[in-house]
Parts: sequence; C-alpha cells; structure tokens
Amino acid sequence: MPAAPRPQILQIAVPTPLYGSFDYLPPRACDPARLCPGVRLRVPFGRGHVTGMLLDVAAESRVESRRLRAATELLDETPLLSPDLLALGQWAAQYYHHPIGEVFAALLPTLLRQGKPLHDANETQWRLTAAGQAATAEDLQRAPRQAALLQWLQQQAQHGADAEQLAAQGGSARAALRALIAKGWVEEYAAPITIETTDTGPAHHIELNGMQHAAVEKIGAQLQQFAPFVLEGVTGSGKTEVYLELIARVATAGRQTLVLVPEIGLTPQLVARFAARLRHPTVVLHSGLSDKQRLRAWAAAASGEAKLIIGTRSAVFTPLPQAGLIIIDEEHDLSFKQQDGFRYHARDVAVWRAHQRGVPIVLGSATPSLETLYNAERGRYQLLQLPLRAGKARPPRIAVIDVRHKKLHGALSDAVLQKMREHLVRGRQVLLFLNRRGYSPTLLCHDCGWIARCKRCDAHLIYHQAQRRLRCHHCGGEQQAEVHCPECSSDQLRPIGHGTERVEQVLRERFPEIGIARIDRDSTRRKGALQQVLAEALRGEHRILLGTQMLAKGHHLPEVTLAVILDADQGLFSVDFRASETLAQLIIQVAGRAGRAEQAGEVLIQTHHPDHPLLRTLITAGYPHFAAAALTERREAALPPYTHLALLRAEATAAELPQRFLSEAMALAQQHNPHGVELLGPVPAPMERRAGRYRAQLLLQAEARAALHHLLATWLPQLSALPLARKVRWSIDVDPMEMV
DNA sequence: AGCACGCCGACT
DNA sequence: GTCGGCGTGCTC
Repeated sequence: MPAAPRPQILQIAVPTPLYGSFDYLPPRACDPARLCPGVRLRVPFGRGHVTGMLLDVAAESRVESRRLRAATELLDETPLLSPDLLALGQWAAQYYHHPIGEVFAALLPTLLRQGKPLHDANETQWRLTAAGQAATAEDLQRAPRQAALLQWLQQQAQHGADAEQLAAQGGSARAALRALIAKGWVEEYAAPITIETTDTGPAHHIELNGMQHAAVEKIGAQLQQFAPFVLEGVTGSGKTEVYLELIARVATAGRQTLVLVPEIGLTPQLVARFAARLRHPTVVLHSGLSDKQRLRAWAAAASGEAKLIIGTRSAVFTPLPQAGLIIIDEEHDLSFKQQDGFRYHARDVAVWRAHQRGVPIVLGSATPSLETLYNAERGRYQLLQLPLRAGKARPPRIAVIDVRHKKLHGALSDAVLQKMREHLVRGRQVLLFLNRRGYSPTLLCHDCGWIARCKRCDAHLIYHQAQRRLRCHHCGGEQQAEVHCPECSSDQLRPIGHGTERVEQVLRERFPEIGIARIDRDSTRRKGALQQVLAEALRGEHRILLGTQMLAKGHHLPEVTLAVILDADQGLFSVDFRASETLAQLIIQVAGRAGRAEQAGEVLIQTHHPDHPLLRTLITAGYPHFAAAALTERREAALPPYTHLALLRAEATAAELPQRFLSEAMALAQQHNPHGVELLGPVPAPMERRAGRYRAQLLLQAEARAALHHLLATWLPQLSALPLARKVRWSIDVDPMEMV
C-alpha cells in the first residue's frame, strides 16, 4: 500500500516588512517534485497577491492548519535562485536583522520580483545601421519625430534600444521607428545579453612589472579556495592590470569574476578599459539600466555566459554559477554601504560570499579602510602592496596651508593663489576641492542678523545664485531667494561663506584667461554632462577644475600637477568618528590625481588646524602610519574595528516620540540583561530635525559580535510590538558607517 | 508597510 | 441623518 503523501508546507519569503517567512500549502494540482527551494510562487497575502520566494519545504507548520492558504501559481519550472544564493539571502537577513522578504526582493531584478518570467530577458532591439549613424537631423527636416528619434538613438552609444525604452520616447516613436527602418537607417536585431566588445582584434597584451607579477602569482596560486587579499597600491601603481590578468586567467578556466566598483567609479572609460583587454563576455550592472537591461544582465550571469560582471553595490547579489573570483575596487568607499532600507555592506557581503563559494576575493585600494587593515594585521587577510611603478610619477608633495589670521580671497589663500599661478604658467592643470556646492552656505541680513533657515530641517538654506534660489541640501526643499529681509525688510542680505559656485566666480575674476570647469551635482545634473566636461578637461579646454568629492574619483587627468583641498576642517572635527579616516582617504586620493613623470605633483591642504595630529601623521609619514595611529585611537575609544556597533534610529513628526520610543526600547533591552552589550543613548541625531521629522538614535556597542546579534535577534521583534513602534519610523543599522 | 475594521465631528 | 477622521490589529 502506498504511503500517504507527506504534507508539504512551503516556507516562503514574502515581500513585507515583517520578520520571518510565511507558510503556504502547495498550489492545487502541482507536482510536488517541482517545488524546489529557489522557485517563485504567486501567493495570496492579505487581500491581494504577491510574488514570493520558496525557501524550504517542511512537513509541519507552526501556524494552525486552518489558517494556511494555498499558493496560487508556481512561477518557475526550475529554481531561479541557486542554493548558494538562497543561503546568502538568509544569512544577510539574519546578519543585518532585516525582514527576509525584503532581502529576497532586493536580491532579484525588478521584473523577476514582479513575477515576470526569466525568458523575458530574450528580446528584440533596434539599433542604427552604418547609414543611420552617418545620418544627421538635417536629413529629416520635414520629419521632426524621426529626427528626434534618430538623434536619441545616436546618443545611446553602442547599445540598441528595446521596446520599453522606445515607448518612453513618446507616443509616435513606433511610427517614426518604422519610417527609419524603411529608410535603412535602423535595423532590428536579437539583443545579445552581454556587451559586445567593440574591438575585434586580439586582446591587448597585459604587461606586468615585478610587483604586479608577484601579486598575480600570489593570488593566482590560491584560485581554488577562499583567500582574502588586500591589494594596497596608490593611483598609478597598476592595480587594474593585476585585476585584468587575474580575470583573464579565471575566464580562460571557464569561470566568472565579479567586480564591484563604487557608484561614481563605474564610468564608460573603466568599462572600455576592461573591454579593450578582455575577449570574454561582459555585463555591467548599475543604477542607470532599465529594468529590462538589468534582467538581461542578470540572466547572462545566471546562465554562466557572462564571464565578467562589473557592477555597483547591488551587483554583489548577482548569480555566479561558475564563480571564480571576486574583486572589490576602492574597497574603502562608503557607497558600498546601503544607507536605507536593507542596510547591507556590499564589501562585507562579498567576503562572506567568497568564503561560501571557496573563491579568492581581492580588496583593492590606495587607502584601505581601517577595518580591512585591521583584518590584514591580524592575519585574516593577506596584504599585497604595489609600490609606484618605476618611471612613474614620484609621490606628490603634500603641504598644509595654515589659514589662521590669513586673508582669504573667496576661500583661496594667497599661498594657494600663488601656487596656482606657478602651475598654470607652466601650462598645467589645477584641481580644487570644496565639499560644499551652491553659492554660499548662509544668507544673512546685515541689518538685523536674520539667517535663511530651512523650515523642515535644523539647517541653513544654501544660496544658489545662478537661479537666485535658496535650497536645503538635506530635504530638497527650495524657494525663491528673498530680496528683502523677511524680519526687517532691509535689502542688505549678504551671502556668507563659500560654495563651489561662488569660488568659481572668484576664479573667473582672478584668472580671466583660463578655462574653468565646475564639477558638482548641480553642474553635472544632465546625463552625460560629467563625461563631457571631463573630456573637455582632458583636451585642455579647462585648466582649473573646481568641484566636490565627485572630482576626486578615478578620472585620469595627466596634466594635473596641483591639487588643493580648500577646507579640510569639516573632516577634522566631525561628530562622526570616521570623518578623519574619510578625509585622509580623500587627501591621498586627491594626491593620486596630481603629478606626472617629469614633475612631481603638489597637494595643498587649507586648514585652521595645521597641528592636528592625524593630519600631521598623514602628511609627514603617509597613509599607513596615519592608519596605524587612527587604529590606536579607535582601540582606546573602543570603536570599530575593535568593537561592533548597531544603531537603532527613530524619527517622527512629533518632537518627543523618537526619544520616548528609544527609551522604551532601551528598557526592554536591559530586561534581557545583555552582558557584553553597551547601550549608549538615546540621544538626538546630529541634525535633530530633518525633512520635518525629529530624529533620535540609540547606539549598541559590543566587543563580541555574537553578544550583539543575540540581543538584536530577540529584541527587535519585541520592538515591533511596542505601541510606539507604530507612531515612529524606526530602523536598525548593523555596522553603521555614517552616524548621521 | 498596507489595509482592514471601528467608534466620534462637519456636511448634503 | 451620512462621510470620514486616524487608532489598533493582522498579514501564513
């Protein structure tokens, strides 16, 4: 007699902000053998339906059987997520104490999250023919729709457009497209999933110097196992060549490499550089892709077809059936940490993944994070150093400019102006950094002292002169700039302090003959504007480049010989204990931008605190000594990486609610008698009011990670049950990187 | 988070 | 006499 069929309880991750998975019965008339973990199911949830991910099949449920509902539909024939990705998601949900359904939602491209089939990735696209590339808008003077579409297609670079993008171009795009096809200017083709390399010749040969060769051999000898490496090398030392050689070896063996880069670092130049040297199918994953493009890239990685996957933070969750190597470039970069919702750190997730898959991981940086250096010091990571290549630029001279008592000409000291003239007269380029966009950070009434403040934040409004508007950089609010003081009606409103816009104006007055480019979020808002202005700078059209942080990263400008940090003081005295580390990394990164073979570069740092010990150490002894000193400070202050942190944040429109919620949360935590976990706070957030909400935080600090996580695991579900939890917005941040 | 159900003020 | 305010309760 056949045994009675065992009941199947499907444990499903459902996209909802609730901890834990939900149990369901199998869909009616569904072959039990097809219910493998990793398939998606459509399930009834509340009064609607959602797409869930099958995590496991159990014999019993903790939920009483009469409350169980049956899944509606099986969405995948074969698992969409492999066992290793399922395990990765479950680990990440546990480690970051984030609802598992939301974690799995973050793991999937949007279209798959919505329940669309994977084979939607295969699709027709349209691209320009050679004739279409040569055509100009003048050829279509009597067909403006076609002209616009042609121009748009010409801006799409290498790739064609899919139906979704065409639809976004407006109603008559399809008709215009048909007309262009009839003219032979546009053709239909089956979209390749991976990037086609533009160059059909043989891959450029990679030449390695001795140190690069040694690094490749060291890592190459451990390709079959988990092995974390720190590749420490200043700009110009050739980290990329090491990456390329390793990727080529891994790809030749039929395996995949995942390369994660900071958000700002994923430039077309970087991708082109990889494509020019590798003849292996490559996909790129970044926030600029359409849902369809993202699905296509994901599918190419999941099939194993893509051998190289380059992406930003979220690409850490890309399927890698043939994983061979993971590389994190600029591993110290803070953009690897997600700052809202599911607050994972892509670098840390990547290390776990490399361990899980038994593959090496390379953390590359000129300025490794203190966490990473600490791991190297303890022997957990192998440290590989790349000194400057022979024949390359000498390291730049870094000097501090003491601006105390000095007259400043629009944020520029005489010493800096003098140095700029020296470098410009030699035909070189100059970089200026100021981490403050806009014209002036304060608008003050000279007659009564009124200051333009944001109504919704504890912040001044920033004056933007070009549009004559006042903007809040924290909540995005803006308004027309006042002409008369709202308090006393005086017309003596004065901009106080300097942002990039104002410094640009000062520079134009002082250097009328010199091309000046400003590079910040305001000036590069338009798509492609950043690439354009950098290309102009490369051609020498601009000789003074002024900008915010975004100017510091990864752009190759060989004629720059002077770099100036106009205001280092913000980084020296910040509420955030990581600020000095970030400043040091910025200074070294900036220094890497300055200098060329025949002329050592110069870096100038303007500050009111020339004797700041960390600044002194960095300048006189270099980053490794700075890092050692900063680590000593961290140990003495019991801060990461010597302790582990979690930050409970709360915000609400009512001023007292966040603090009350956190106090109740603290009382609950203390009931657990959490030995080994310190609770600090609750305190108001550094900027208490932001976007109309009052914010507070409670810091948890522990020497042993296990104690911290043990407390969080039992405590957080109890927090959800607090009545006040419904009146405030709260979130937990494990390993917080920014304390604001 | 949504989205229900559930008791007390200004309107056709 | 209703429409609707947001206070609690649930989602397998």
